Amino acid sequence: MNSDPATRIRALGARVTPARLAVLRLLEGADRALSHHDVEAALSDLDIDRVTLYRVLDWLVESGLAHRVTDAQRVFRFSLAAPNAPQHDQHAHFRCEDCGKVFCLDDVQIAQPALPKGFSAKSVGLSVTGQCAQCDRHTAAK
Amino acid sequence: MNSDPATRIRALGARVTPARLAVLRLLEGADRALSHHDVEAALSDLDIDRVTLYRVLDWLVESGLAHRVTDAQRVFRFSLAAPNAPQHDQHAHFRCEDCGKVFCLDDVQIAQPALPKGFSAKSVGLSVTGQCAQCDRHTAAK
DNA sequence: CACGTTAATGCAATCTTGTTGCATATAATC
DNA sequence: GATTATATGCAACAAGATTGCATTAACGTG
Ligand SMILES: [Mn+2]
Ligand SMILES: [Mn+2]
Ligand SMILES: [Zn+2]
Ligand SMILES: [Zn+2]
Repeated sequence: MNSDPATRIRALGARVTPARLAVLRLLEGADRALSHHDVEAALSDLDIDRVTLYRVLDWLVESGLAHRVTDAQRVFRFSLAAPNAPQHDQHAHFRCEDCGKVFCLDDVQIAQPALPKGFSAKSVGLSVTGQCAQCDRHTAAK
Repeated sequence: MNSDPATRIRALGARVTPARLAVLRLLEGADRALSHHDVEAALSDLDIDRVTLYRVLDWLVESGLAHRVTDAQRVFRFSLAAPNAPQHDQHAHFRCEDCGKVFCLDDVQIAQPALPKGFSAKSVGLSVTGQCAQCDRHTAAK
């Protein structure tokens, strides 16, 4: 499990293409959730079409390799679904208000909240905003 | 505090206009968070321009009378910031996967999660998805 | 109640993010 | 290397939201 990108792609019955390999490798090396824009910029030298990137990202989510987050700016962000992580439907994210970066908080446990009568929960997500470590250092070192 | 709409608008140093009054009253009577589309539909007889509604909603958020939520469909939704509610920076929402409605869970307490070193939290939001009471009744009564 | 000032509005154009249709290219299988 | 279904590229589209600018109207003042 968690073998090299090509093997993981093939294991899903999908074709190993440069776009899929590149995106998968990029997400593997990322320390945060990347937007389509981030991916496009990072892989600009490969000249992959905008739409192809959208489709690769969608495919990653559908196949369970990645998960999608919506931030307050209505932008989708993607990050690799850690195979060891709990359910994807119990996920916490941190959004830095200074740099806009979104980080996955994989080890934060979320408590099931009490809901009004008749309501039933299927997933619970926690989204924290504030300042990330890098931006904290910048403002401190002024 | 929490006086009539016109007074509350004036208290902010803003002009009392039909659009602001209508939107504020609409949000006051709403049992859920409304999208721009919802507002436009509800106030269609007033013939308020689309852009004016956007600006009124923005103004409500900026002035602290309302708050904005982004749902998984990347649509902004707005609901009145309950004056009695705790901090605005601790807010929970429920999104029904059947009907798409978004409800504020004003009385859910959110625990501050532990963050990585260097990170500091300013707000914490909880977003729950599932089935709302109304849709639950529909499926049960089949 | 007129008047003047300035905030608010209406309208058209624009932007951003993401999606769809269809012809072409290419990964995988033989 | 030929075959075939999948993936890609390109152009067009779509929805939500924003911007620029001329016009309107809220409201303080007289
Ligand atoms: Mn995540
Ligand atoms: Mn709310
Ligand atoms: Zn930051
Ligand atoms: Zn529902």
